[in-house]
Formats: sequence, C-alpha cells, structure tokens
Amino acid sequence: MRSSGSLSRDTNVLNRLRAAGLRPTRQRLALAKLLFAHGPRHVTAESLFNEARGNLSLATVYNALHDFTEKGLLREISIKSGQSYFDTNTTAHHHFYFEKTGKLQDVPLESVQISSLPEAPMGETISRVEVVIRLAR
Amino acid sequence: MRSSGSLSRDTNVLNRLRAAGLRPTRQRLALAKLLFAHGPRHVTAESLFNEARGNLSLATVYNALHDFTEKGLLREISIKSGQSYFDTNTTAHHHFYFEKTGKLQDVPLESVQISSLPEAPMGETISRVEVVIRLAR
DNA sequence: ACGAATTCTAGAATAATTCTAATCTGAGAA
DNA sequence: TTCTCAGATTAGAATTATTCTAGAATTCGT
Ligand SMILES: [Mn+2]
Ligand SMILES: [Mn+2]
Ligand SMILES: [Zn+2]
Ligand SMILES: [Zn+2]
Repeated sequence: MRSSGSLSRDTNVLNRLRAAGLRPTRQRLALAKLLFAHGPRHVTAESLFNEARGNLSLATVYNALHDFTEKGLLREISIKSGQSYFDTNTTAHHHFYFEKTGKLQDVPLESVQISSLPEAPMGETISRVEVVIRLAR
Repeated sequence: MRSSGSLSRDTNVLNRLRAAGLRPTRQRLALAKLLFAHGPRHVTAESLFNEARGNLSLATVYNALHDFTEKGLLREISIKSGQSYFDTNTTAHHHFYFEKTGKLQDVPLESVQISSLPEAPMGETISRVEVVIRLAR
C-alpha cells in the first residue's frame, strides 16, 4: 500500500493551507486540490473556475488565487494582455510561451545560463530576473 | 542651421508612416510625433491619450497603437496585469521593471549575456527571448 | 455551543480593450 | 481639380477581466 491515497492528499493540501496561515475552507480546499495535487500548473481564473464548476463563485476563485499568491503558494504571471496566469511553481524558473495556443511551459532555472546582467539603477535592488522564451505563432 | 527643426521632424514622422504602409492621417501623425519625435518611450493607451487629449478618441489611440505594432513601429509588452505597454524601441533589448512605479526602462541587448538556452520543444521555433529584471517594490 | 473574525457569494461596479455602424477623408484616377 | 471609394476615424455600446460591496455563512478558539 502506498501513502499517497486521496485521504493523505487531502491532508497534505489542508496542511499546506494551514501552514500558509489560510483557513482551510471547503472552497479553498477544492481549489488547492486542483492546483497542487498533481504536477506544476499554469491556470487562469477562468480555467480554474471551469474545473471547479458548481461548487463556488468566480469571485471566490479570484479571492483564493490572490490569497494564495500573497501567501507565496502561487505566482502571478502577465505575458498576455487581458488575462493573468497563476503558476503553482513558485521556485525560480523561466517559461516557454506558445504564442499559437497561449500556453505556458516551465523552463528549469539551470536551462538558462545568464553570464552577465546590468547593474541595477541607482538605489534599486533586483528582486527577480524573468526570462520568457516565445515560440513562434 | 540644423536639419532637425519641427518641419523636418514632421516630415520624418510622415515618411515613417508612409514607409510602413500607413496613411499619414492627422490623428496618426499627432500620435506618431508624440511617440517617435524624441527618445525611446514606453506608453500606455491611456497615457498617450492623455498627451494627445482633445484631438482624437481613445478608440483611435488603440487602433493606432495596434496598427503601428502590426507594422513593426511598436512592440507591445505585458508585464503588469490589466494594462499593456507599447514600446517605441523595436530593436531586440530587455527591460528593467520598477515594481514601485510601474515604469519600464530599456536594458541594452548586450548588457544581458545568455550563455545557454534550452532547446525549443519539438516542432517549435524560438521567436524571441525576453528578459525582465524586476526591481524590488 | 458561543461569539468574533474571517470567508463566501451574487451581483453591481469598474477598468481595459474591442466592436459597431455611421461618417469622413486621403490619395489616386479622370 | 474634382471625383471616388477603400480604408480610416469616431463615439459610444459592448465585452471581458477583475474588483468591490454588503449581507449570509463558516471557521475556530474558547
Ligand atoms: Mn487605469
Ligand atoms: Mn476570456
Ligand atoms: Zn511556471
Ligand atoms: Zn523598451
């Protein structure tokens, strides 16, 4: 018997929310399970709402996505005008962007070697370097 | 006497539109002059509309920005959710993004040395690599 | 279970952008 | 020059993404 049945998966997700200081409500648990129970994902408020359909409102999806982001469980990404993506992979990494389909795909940090960067402007501090590799339309 | 008076500046902007296959209408000339008559700029539909105020509608600003972009006179940039930037610098280059103010600043191409990149996914072609250097909030 | 704080929800509101349909105009033809 | 009309402009409506509001429901420490 394995230790990754649906009970322990639920428990993991619940603990994850607790650890982040978020109340594990029914709605948040449902969303967190969709987001975190499998591999890394890049979702849209709309796409996540569609997956969770029937059990919660769109406003709650936005609330949860922002709450999760503030607590460091998600990262918000803007590559396309008009709609934000939320990334379950919060570790430093980069992205392929498929212009044809609007999909994102992770690029491991070490796949992109940056051998020199400019100095930050006076009084500023670099908080993160993001590389987007666009794939032709 | 120099050759960069306002007459020749108007002429240059007009020729630029002609060369791009765009009719040099009054509205486009006004916008092109704001965009191209001085150094490189990063504008928003709203910010450009405010500069041109009174002489054209916001819909026209959007039309012009998209027309210019299609003809290669501008580049559209999405770094922030909710609003697009348009960049008058269409050569390959990167950006500093000031999280505090929402402003962009050009980073010359050669200031960022990328010594290795991942292969494009099967059947895909890299069309451009964009680096955004975020400056702490 | 009680109560305070937090969260959820639907719908209204807002903000950015796109669409529509009427009107206008630049620029080549005559 | 004047004529023509494809293409451009316009204001406002429409659409889309997102945020706000205010009341109802839930969570959780006690
Ligand atoms: Mn705004
Ligand atoms: Mn949509
Ligand atoms: Zn990612
Ligand atoms: Zn730029």
